[in-house]
Amino acid sequence: MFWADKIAAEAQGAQIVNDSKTPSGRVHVGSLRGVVIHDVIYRALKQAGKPVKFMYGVDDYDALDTVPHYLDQAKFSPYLGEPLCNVPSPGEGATDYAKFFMNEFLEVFDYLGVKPEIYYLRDLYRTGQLNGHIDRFLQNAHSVREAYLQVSKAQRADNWYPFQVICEKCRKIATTTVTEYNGKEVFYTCQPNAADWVKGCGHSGWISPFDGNGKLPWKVEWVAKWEVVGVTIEMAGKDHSQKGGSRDVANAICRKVLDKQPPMHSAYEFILINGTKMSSSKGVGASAKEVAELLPPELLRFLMLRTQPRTTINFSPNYETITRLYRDYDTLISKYREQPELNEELLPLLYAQPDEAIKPFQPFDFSTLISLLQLPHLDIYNEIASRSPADFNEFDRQMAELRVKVAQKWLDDYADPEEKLTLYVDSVPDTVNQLTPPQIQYLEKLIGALDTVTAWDGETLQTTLFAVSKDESLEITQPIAFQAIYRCFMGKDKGPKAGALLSYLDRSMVIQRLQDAIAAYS
RNA sequence: GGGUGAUUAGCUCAACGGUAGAGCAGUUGACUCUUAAUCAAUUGGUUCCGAGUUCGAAUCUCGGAUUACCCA
Repeated sequence: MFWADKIAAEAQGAQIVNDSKTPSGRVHVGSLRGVVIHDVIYRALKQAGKPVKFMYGVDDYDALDTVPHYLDQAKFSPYLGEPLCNVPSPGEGATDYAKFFMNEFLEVFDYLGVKPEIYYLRDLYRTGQLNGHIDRFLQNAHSVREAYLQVSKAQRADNWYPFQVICEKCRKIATTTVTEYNGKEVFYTCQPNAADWVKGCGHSGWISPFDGNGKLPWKVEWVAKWEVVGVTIEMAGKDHSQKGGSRDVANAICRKVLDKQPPMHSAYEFILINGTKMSSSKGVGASAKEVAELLPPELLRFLMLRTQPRTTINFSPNYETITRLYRDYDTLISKYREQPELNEELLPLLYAQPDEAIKPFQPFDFSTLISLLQLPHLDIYNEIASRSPADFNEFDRQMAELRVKVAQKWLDDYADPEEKLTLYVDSVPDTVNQLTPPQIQYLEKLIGALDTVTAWDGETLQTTLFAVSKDESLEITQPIAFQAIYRCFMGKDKGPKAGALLSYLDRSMVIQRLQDAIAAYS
């Protein structure tokens, strides 16, 4: 059974799927895995006919703890330690820092067809929705301390309270500690030596902990959020899911203080971006936005959901990975097109759709497009038309054209030189040394045929190549014959349509090259 | 130093106590134009290693290895 359907099958009663994110900067493609996983669980529950909601929390009361390298350090470092929603926006179109980066993230949501109900922690705090829980955790600070100690072996002082006030003087939230609570107000101190990355101002005083004056520490806040939102299912990345890790602590607090079972949980692995080919050297990176610009939404979703959450996804935007992704997708879409009935095997395809329904089409092979796009002077759309079956319809054509864009972008921004087609125009490639005696004979025959061929165009040349390979005096198979051509002109054993390739070169040059190759052999 | 997950065919992954599968790659064959693309057939696995539980283990338990991550 598909992993998400297993989760859906086990769920009893109404479900609320929740995920959250601290909008501290640009979003890496790895964060999308959690988004897609939660969305797929949500859809699987819907598919199973169970009542379900999908919520997404923005943890914008968290402190700014580092200034990302792509922002002005001098401008933003004074805000270190302040809640993200109180830091100014680094760009146009947003009221604050948290909204700015969250908006970027939401664009990706939109692109992927992920439609959770978004809520902001600042609203939960400021409207007082968390007041009850704040009081409860402050009253039960001793239990919270015990949970920290037992689960993560973190020792807290006896007068430590699970709350952080926004300092009235310096506006920082990361620097304050609470040491007393009288049921209405807390006593806090803004610690000058709070952390090595931020200093408090030293102010202290009594203040109400309610209505947005401060926040619960993250692990405690998590529990409060579950309660207020009513969360029943929430996965977490492997980093948070360790034994004694943050999720473990939150679970313990939930049981100990609230005496309730925490939501269903399981860990998911990361997405690794292989190699150093991306990012710095070529100016392309692995931000969610950049990957989204390369892959269409259904493929991006497909990439993240076809592998079980526990397995690491190794994504590299190289030829092999990307063509395999398309091929696997095409296998499913073709099956669905032949028989448009959902079965177990096709559920990943359904969940990969940014929309609710699958629109079947005849896929045009992606690796073929990559190869065609590298042939100069070729009208790609004519080529698609001539290579398509008779019942290739308008929608099929549109989908193929979208793929042309992806293939072109891949070639421009991601393809390695060895993954690209290179014509050896000025020099003879080393691969001529690998030519075999039958191939040499083939090339010798070919010189004669090319010398007399009447028209120098792709079709004629292709026919000639075939005709010569069929010469009865030669002991050669077609693939081996073509291999000889590629070895002479491309430095490879395989290549695209050889006739078209040669037609872009001068006849004299082609013949000269063949002679050179033969000469190199003898 | 302590902990958690992962490890299955060359590659990417399924199977989750009941005969280890798929796609791709590979191999073989076919094809005078689909030649990085087609069709057909086919090779390939002590399920990381070692013990244990069981009638039966890829699957459960305990060691060890490798690897990723978390904590110190």
